[in-house]
Amino acid sequence: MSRIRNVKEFAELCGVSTATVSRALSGTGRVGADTRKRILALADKLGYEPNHVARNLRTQKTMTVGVIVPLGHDTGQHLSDPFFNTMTGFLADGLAEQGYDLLLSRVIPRGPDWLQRFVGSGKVDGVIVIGQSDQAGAIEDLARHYAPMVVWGQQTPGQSSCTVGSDNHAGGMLAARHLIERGCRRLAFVGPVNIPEFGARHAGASQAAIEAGVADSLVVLPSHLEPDAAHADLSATLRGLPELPDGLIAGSDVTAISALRALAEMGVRVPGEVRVIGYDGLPIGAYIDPPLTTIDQQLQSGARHLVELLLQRIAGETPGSVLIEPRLIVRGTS
Amino acid sequence: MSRIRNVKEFAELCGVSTATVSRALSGTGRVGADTRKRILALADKLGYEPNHVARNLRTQKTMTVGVIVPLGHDTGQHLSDPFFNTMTGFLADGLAEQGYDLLLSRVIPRGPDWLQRFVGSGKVDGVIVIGQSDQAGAIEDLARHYAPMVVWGQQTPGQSSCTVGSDNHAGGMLAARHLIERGCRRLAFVGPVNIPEFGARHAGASQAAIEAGVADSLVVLPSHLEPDAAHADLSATLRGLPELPDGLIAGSDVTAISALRALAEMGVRVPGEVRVIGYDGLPIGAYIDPPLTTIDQQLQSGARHLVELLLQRIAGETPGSVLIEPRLIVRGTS
DNA sequence: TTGAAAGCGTTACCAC
DNA sequence: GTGGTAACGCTTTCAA
Repeated sequence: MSRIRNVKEFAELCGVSTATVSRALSGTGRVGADTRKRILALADKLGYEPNHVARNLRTQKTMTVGVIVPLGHDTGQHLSDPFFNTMTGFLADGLAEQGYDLLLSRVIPRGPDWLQRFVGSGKVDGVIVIGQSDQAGAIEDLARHYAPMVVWGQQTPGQSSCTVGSDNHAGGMLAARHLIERGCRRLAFVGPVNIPEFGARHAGASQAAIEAGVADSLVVLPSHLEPDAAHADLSATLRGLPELPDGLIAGSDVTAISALRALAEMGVRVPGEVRVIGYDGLPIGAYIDPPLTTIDQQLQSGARHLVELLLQRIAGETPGSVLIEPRLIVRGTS
Repeated sequence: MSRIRNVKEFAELCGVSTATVSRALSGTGRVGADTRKRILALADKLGYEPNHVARNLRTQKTMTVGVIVPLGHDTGQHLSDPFFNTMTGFLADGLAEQGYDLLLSRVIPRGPDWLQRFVGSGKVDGVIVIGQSDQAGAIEDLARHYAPMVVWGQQTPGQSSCTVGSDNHAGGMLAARHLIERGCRRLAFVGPVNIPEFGARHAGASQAAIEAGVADSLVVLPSHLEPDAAHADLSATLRGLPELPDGLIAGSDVTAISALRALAEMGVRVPGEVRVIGYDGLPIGAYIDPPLTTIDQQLQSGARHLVELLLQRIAGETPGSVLIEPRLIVRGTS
């Protein structure tokens, strides 16, 4: 028995036209009750499924959402990064519930309009961008004439794009204040501050430090985002310092874990000698040793918002951005 | 300025035919050097990208691989599960390197031929199935006439499907022997043994226990795979036991972490009173408290194999299955 | 209620 | 080296 190749073959077996098959299978349009029943039964029996590529071409819809992770030139991140994984997992659950597939693309931004080209390819009905990385420009350019896109990341006044993300400035302040309350006086921020989200976190922390009178500005320990690279960065930087900070504000939970590793290898006690706070609120943080104090961005509800806003935009509405309130979770590293 | 809608419009702007544009853009076929240069420049300038849906229909290729997670009826897993996330992250990295997109589908198996229908839709060039769940039958059915599929999971003699996965029976033995060496005499296995991978792990552990003369058979503490459900299962089961086991072989790392939580809440010391070993070798395991002893399946190299075998099968070759050697990683819970 | 036929945007065959 | 055109498999308008 050879497989059915297309509607035409299948329609012949059913003894009706392709039009009738299409109407019966899609449930739209009027078809005789018994005709429909016969067609559905036969489709079930033969395992016939209409070709979605052809359907998508005809209907100009794909029921697929692109999730893209712009991997900035030197952050060194992979899709296997715990933050992306956690986020895409939540997104996949949310999209699946709404009947959408999720197309995961690791795009290496090249050329000015890589994003425009991606949506121009017609593979997806909309796009969720995870993190602006260093591509805020390309994102804004596209947002001006392409509506079905939402971005996880930093919200900026006057932006055209629709974003979801925590109030990074407030989150940064929260983190710094907490460490200062615990007695820290020599704070440092770890992360790539040239990326909008991290820049805002640093700015917030810096402001809190200045307001508290513990510093004129907040020292930055530059670091990649990829765990091993971050570990290497920090091992080198920390050893080179004349005096160790007594409080480390990590730009992300992953960075914080790398910092913890580096400190442990140096024989530095946490939180005894150095207190550490992360940012993200990844589930893993609760299980590590010692459990990670962090600023929770509420990723699961964030993912829900991303999906909801995107589907509204696909439907032609134009909802605004959502700002998530960052929350301090005090655990063992502070 | 309005966007270009199709080749025809673009070709007119270029002053050539659609055929020439197609040849120039795809790099295939002979085109005059200067003509090609002009077309490429204009495409770049206008951000024109051919519609991939139409291209896919015409070429009968999508450059997309489906990753599907059959969520068995009562395992309660989500795509946000750490095991899936870790695996899909590695797969995404591997596929991206080869120029393939990754279509993530959480399919809820319904009807006998859900898998057949998925591949019949033509959305993907091949499929990677993560875990047989309780769908080994459907998978075998499809494997008999559909080549471009590889499965992560248990390898069974005489199977038609191409699998990648650790030698679960050997891994189970490894786990049991380790706990027995550490002095455990009352062993129990935690997990859904009706799923092939877990059944094999249990069988291996059971055989080791019998050979060592510590038991006639290995007690099973049934549990879901989803962390919270597993935690609830174990809290209830362990409290109901007349005597606590002194060695717990968890079917997965996630299950092990749930067990650790349940034990901690009961005030049971690990590894003092109960020793625990996981299965998978997820990166998180190293960071939790105490660090998790586990059987490593080498997921990253597993993912590489999955991608490599699938691409070979898409290319028409028919490579066989790969069996990964499980490795004991001794850390703090045993 | 059903069928015929146009068309979605591309590629690839075949002339020129 | 370049252009015309059929075909990929489906949905949907229009007629019957």
